[in-house]
Amino acid sequence: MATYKDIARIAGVSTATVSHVINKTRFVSPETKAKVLKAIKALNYHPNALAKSLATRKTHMIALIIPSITNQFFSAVARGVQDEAKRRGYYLILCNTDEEEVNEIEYMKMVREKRIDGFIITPPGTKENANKMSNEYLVELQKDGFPFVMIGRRGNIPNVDVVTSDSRGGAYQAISYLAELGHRRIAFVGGPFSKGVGLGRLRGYQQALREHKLEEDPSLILEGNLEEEGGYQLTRQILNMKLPPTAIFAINDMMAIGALTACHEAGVSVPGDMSIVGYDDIPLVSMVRPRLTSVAQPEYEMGSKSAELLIKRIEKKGLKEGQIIVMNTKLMIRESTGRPGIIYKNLLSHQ
Amino acid sequence: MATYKDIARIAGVSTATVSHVINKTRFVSPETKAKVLKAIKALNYHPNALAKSLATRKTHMIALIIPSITNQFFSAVARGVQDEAKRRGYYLILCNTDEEEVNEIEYMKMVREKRIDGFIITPPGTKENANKMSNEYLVELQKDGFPFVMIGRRGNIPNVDVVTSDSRGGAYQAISYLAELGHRRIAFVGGPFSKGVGLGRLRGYQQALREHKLEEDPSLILEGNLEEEGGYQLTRQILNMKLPPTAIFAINDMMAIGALTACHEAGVSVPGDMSIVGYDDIPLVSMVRPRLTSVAQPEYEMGSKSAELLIKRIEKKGLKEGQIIVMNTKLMIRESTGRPGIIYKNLLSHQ
DNA sequence: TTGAAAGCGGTACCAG
DNA sequence: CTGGTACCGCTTTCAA
Repeated sequence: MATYKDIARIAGVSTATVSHVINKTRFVSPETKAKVLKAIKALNYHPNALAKSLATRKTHMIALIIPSITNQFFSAVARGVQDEAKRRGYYLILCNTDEEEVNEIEYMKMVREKRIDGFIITPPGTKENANKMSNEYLVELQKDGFPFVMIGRRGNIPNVDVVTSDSRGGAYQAISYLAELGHRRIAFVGGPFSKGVGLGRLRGYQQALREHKLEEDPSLILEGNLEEEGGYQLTRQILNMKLPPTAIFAINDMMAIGALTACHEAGVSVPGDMSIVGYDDIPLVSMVRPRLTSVAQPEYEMGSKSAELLIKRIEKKGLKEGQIIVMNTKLMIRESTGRPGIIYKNLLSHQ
Repeated sequence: MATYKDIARIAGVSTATVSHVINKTRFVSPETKAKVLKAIKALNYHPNALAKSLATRKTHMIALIIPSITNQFFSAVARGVQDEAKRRGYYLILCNTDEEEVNEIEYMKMVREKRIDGFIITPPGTKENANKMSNEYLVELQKDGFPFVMIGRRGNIPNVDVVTSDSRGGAYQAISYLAELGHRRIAFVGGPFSKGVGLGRLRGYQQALREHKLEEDPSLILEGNLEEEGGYQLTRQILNMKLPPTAIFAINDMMAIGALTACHEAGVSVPGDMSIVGYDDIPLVSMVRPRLTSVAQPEYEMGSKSAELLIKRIEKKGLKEGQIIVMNTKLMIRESTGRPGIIYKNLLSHQ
């Protein structure tokens, strides 16, 4: 591998000059420049970014730490981050934690040791009692002035940059829509509610019920695992109730799809007998039949926004401390929602 | 940021000693070791991997360059690579090219400049006339002895490490299965056939027809774009034929799903009127109804195998030149395939 | 058992 | 317009 020294020798100049022609950082006479370039070609020179970064204290890389690449929500975020990073001259390195907090911490350590300029993290935040350790590590990084921004939830970390979407508003929109269609009994199918996102959605649900003068029935608020399986199980439970709801609001699309499967199996037609609304609007929801109505978060924009924020912070482009950016959601109405009613008939015939 | 020098000063030792206690690379007396460790704590020291890599010429990172993270096939590969890399003490950095050849090349340059130890690349290889430039770059890297392995196709690069699956065999299995169910007319729904993977599948199709004494009808071999849309359009075409086939073999799952949609819309029941087989066995195929029969490639294993190969190459653990590893496929039989027959009746009633 | 010092491959200040 | 050279933070040989 050729180095500056080799080039300098071949071209008969100093390494300083080599550096300057490569980086165009000061004027070099056309003749010397030509000699240097010729030597570079001749030696098939390839810069060593490690050495450069060591000297400049910049890697021009940012990392995105996500729980799962398989999840289409996160991959959309990733695309947003990547595009914005590229636009601003940064490489993105993707770190997939597989929902493991240990990995999360390990990646944060790696990022710090490799002197990556900063990172974006979208914590899983769904497992009960999780993130304690990684929150602590984040706090430490923050204390040390290491740049990062969080997507989705801010944990209990004070004064941090966060990009999130209005989950309360999203749930509110969905429930209002169902209420306006005439639904009176709407189930909330979710997971552990202690955490940020889940809690926001629950609050939105409750607020919408209140504003539409609907009674909140605790037996309609269900917890399960956040995958397809959880939606499936909870929906079977729901369909066995004496007085089942006419609509299901699922806290994410995978659960909604599970709900759909359960209805299919039970011969309950959607949306004839049961309306279903999902959350996240992953591509999958338009591939199942009926296509699911779902609350869309602007994942791509959340990604690009957070990259923008991070890079501004890295480059110290005058940001006040701890920005919180809340993006709006949008209800994507498709085929899984309709007026209620038929279900009552159906139920009677079941009994 | 504290450095060895600081630690050495505080602990009253040399930087050499600091290095050796950190890396456990030579014996250090318990007392000095204790002093050093104490200083490390006191200074909240965090190693600088850049400096280390510069000195050791090792980054312990490998990269995976893929066309799309959104595609579940690639994300499965990525998981395999990641797990194996981790097992062997390497970090994985994921590079998403968004199917753009320019990005592919840019990432390869990046990988080289950052002195990443090696990379795995899964070329898109689907666009016609693509990969010329990036193939050239790969050849150059190979010439320079930069370690990499390819997944899926080897381009026209001689003597390179490749991990692939037996696409010919996979198609053969699928078509044989259909033939044994009694299908006589089976459509091949694919894309541009000039390239490795597509061609292999076509060959497998042809071989199976031959061995089952079925006539190859050129009008049943169709080309379209490789997304859902392509499968949809080609299937509409198929359903309008005077004598349509009773089964469709799609070159990938997205096309198969498009085919399914087209059948749904046309009131053609699957598998009653039409059998459909996909390829890749992405998770999505078990989420649509009917669940699709599909040829599974061992993506995860392909990922881990290629990581293993790459790392062995990096560490020069005696590998002969240019390994080619071909993994077996497996036909996953689900609900979209059945005996033919009903379609004839149906067709008659259409005419 | 430990230290001095010469790299690794660049950057950038200070001179000239 | 160009060069000399001290660093960036860590590794590693040689010597003591």
